Amino acid sequence: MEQLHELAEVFRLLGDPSRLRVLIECRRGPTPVGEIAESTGLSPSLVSHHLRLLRATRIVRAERQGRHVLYSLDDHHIDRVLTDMLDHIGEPTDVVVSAP
Amino acid sequence: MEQLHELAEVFRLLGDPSRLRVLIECRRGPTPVGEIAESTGLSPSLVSHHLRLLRATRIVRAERQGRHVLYSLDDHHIDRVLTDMLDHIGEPTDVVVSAP
DNA sequence: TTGATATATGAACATGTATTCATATAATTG
DNA sequence: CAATTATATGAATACATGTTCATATATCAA
Repeated sequence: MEQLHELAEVFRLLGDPSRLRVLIECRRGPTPVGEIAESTGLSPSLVSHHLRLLRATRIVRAERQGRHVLYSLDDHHIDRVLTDMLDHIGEPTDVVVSAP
Repeated sequence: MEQLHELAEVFRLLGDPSRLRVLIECRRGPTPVGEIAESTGLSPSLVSHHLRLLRATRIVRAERQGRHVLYSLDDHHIDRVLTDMLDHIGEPTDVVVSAP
């Protein structure tokens, strides 16, 4: 996949509230699917579907531990992207006098 | 809008190849719609539609200059998010032996 | 093995959205 | 003013995608 489309694909996956909730849970460290489902209020099935997509794009990684499969953020870039974007959103709106 | 949904909305807008092309052009500095359309190969109409969305979420900003309207990235966070995500994609895949 | 728990997957549906086309607004020039 | 250039907008459509439900696989315990 070309870089542009890969980039779009990753951002697209971040662009869904449910998936973001899942991701934010993964941020705490390796977390089993069931726990993610509970704390987000999403069905285990849906969480699993989302994790599959997130994993396919290497946004999260998985490790099995007994019956559980633990998911966590793939690397620090993902964490930084989330942080930066939250900062951006948190910024006060820059008011432009007489915008076009 | 709650923070989570706002975050999702911004990422969703970044998750389209055409819009990313538009954004990458904006990265070079204030650029008129027509020029973005030319260098991306997208129709001026489509570029305008995309810019409207990007502007509504404060991903880009606009300034009129005569007949032209120049668009540029809203702030450095956006630029950093793009850079970080490109870094993430560029990373070699971390091979896990016996993944679940 | 059987039963129970945890996760994954496929199909189906309902909703969302990128794109095009036609048309409208804005600003400049003659 | 009219004509031209630049951008914006609304409607229509073709396609993508999030969610649910039913079912499958996997791991462990008894």
